[in-house]
Amino acid sequence: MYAAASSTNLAKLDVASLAMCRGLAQNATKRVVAVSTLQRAKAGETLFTEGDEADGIYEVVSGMLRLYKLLPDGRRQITGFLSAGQILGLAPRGIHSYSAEAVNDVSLCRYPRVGLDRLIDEVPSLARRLLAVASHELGTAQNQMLLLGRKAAAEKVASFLLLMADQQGNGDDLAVPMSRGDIADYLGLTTETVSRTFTKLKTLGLIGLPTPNRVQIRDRDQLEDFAIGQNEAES
Amino acid sequence: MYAAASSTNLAKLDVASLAMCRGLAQNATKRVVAVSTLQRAKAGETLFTEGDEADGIYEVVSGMLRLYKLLPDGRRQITGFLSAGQILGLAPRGIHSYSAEAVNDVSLCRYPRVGLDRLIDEVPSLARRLLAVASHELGTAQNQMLLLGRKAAAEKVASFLLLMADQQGNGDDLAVPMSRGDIADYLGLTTETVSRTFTKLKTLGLIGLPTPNRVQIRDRDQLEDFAIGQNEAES
DNA sequence: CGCAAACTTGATGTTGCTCAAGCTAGGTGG
DNA sequence: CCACCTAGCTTGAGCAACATCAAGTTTGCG
Repeated sequence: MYAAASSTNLAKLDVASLAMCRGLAQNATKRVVAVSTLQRAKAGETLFTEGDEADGIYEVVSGMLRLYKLLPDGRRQITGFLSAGQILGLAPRGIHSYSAEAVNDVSLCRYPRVGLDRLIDEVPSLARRLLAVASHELGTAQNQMLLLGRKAAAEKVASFLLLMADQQGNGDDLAVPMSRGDIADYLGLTTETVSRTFTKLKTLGLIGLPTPNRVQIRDRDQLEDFAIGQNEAES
Repeated sequence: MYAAASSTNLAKLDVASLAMCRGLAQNATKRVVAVSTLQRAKAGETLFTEGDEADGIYEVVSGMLRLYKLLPDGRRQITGFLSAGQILGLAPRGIHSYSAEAVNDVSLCRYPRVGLDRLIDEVPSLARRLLAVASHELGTAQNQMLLLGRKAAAEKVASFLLLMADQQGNGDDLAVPMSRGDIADYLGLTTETVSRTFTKLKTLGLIGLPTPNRVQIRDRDQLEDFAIGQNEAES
């Protein structure tokens, strides 16, 4: 059931690029890297499951993860899609409060709890860094609550596309590696509604859909208006 | 527009009870208390608004706060109701990402950023404590996303009541100081739906409503089943 | 080229929203 | 002390948005 993830050291990885170490002194970076290991997971594999013991935190190096929670009857809420540079696994009481799966092939950097705990006490800037990460995630979560609780379907999908575009930073051409069902479970919709809304945004000329897994943002301004309910013309 | 909050030192407050200092050594507690001030806000007053500079963090000492975000057209999502012992104001980039208002009369403990930043570097256990707070809030936020995205109205209301009961710890008799409109904006519903659902839960015998602002939990087990969609009998 | 999974599109259904009208309780002033 | 008045709560009727159910269609992989 779990990822038979391979684990190696980080000899080859450009440690300067690790998000975990952003803002840390070179000396601190070295110590953080020393406790870390590289890990891989194939598309669809589970990294950990809600309720598992959290024995460390992870940073996505490449690929994309989905984090989610389930209700007993199988309803799923995806709480985030994580790509390179994002950190996961900060868990209160040492128990994961969500599950993590690979959307596509993923490589990760793992920071075991034991090593990290000691480092936090010895390297205050690392504690500061982790606090910044957690605060940022908290802000993201609040935005998502606003989306889930108060936005209409079209506003949700528009917001999602802009979020993905921001995350990728590749201008207005973006990869959508996850399925329509994943997107639906992220936005509190159904597969069908997501699909219909994509079609509608395409028909309105706001986006292009060269393939189902690729989206071009054609009118970012109007899409941004759409995302916050400021679309003047209803259609 | 803002709270004309009074500010005094903490001479009279039982510092041992501050959530901020839980798990800290006596020496560390003293240093934290030294930088803190007591502050009050009357019902309805605004503590800070989304976009304001975050010049410190707060701990609720008594009363209840609501945190919320707005869309340009006025739609509101309440992201949390905070009561005694809860901490708010951890903000990335020093800007509040939500607004905070007093539901009823509130007293708070304020920890100015300047003093706190230095303490974090000098007291590793404080950094650890703040990280735990942030992680816990993150878990709460993920539960709320599951609620907002995937639960039906009755499940949302049942979850809300159990959450309030947990927060208050007063057994099965709980105060509901916020309005139906506040509850609606917390659960992604309307005032009318919240009201109807309260009535329905009362009719089913799961709760009692002696007054609109007081709820008795009459059948906690069934309410818990309801909250996660395991209510065998639909009615 | 064939097959299965994912996506799209259509028809119908249901939940919760909107609009509208009473009801209740708490606070105020006569 | 009581009547009023207002804000908040409740209840009802109709409706709209999104879900559900059901075919088709496309895509990507073997």
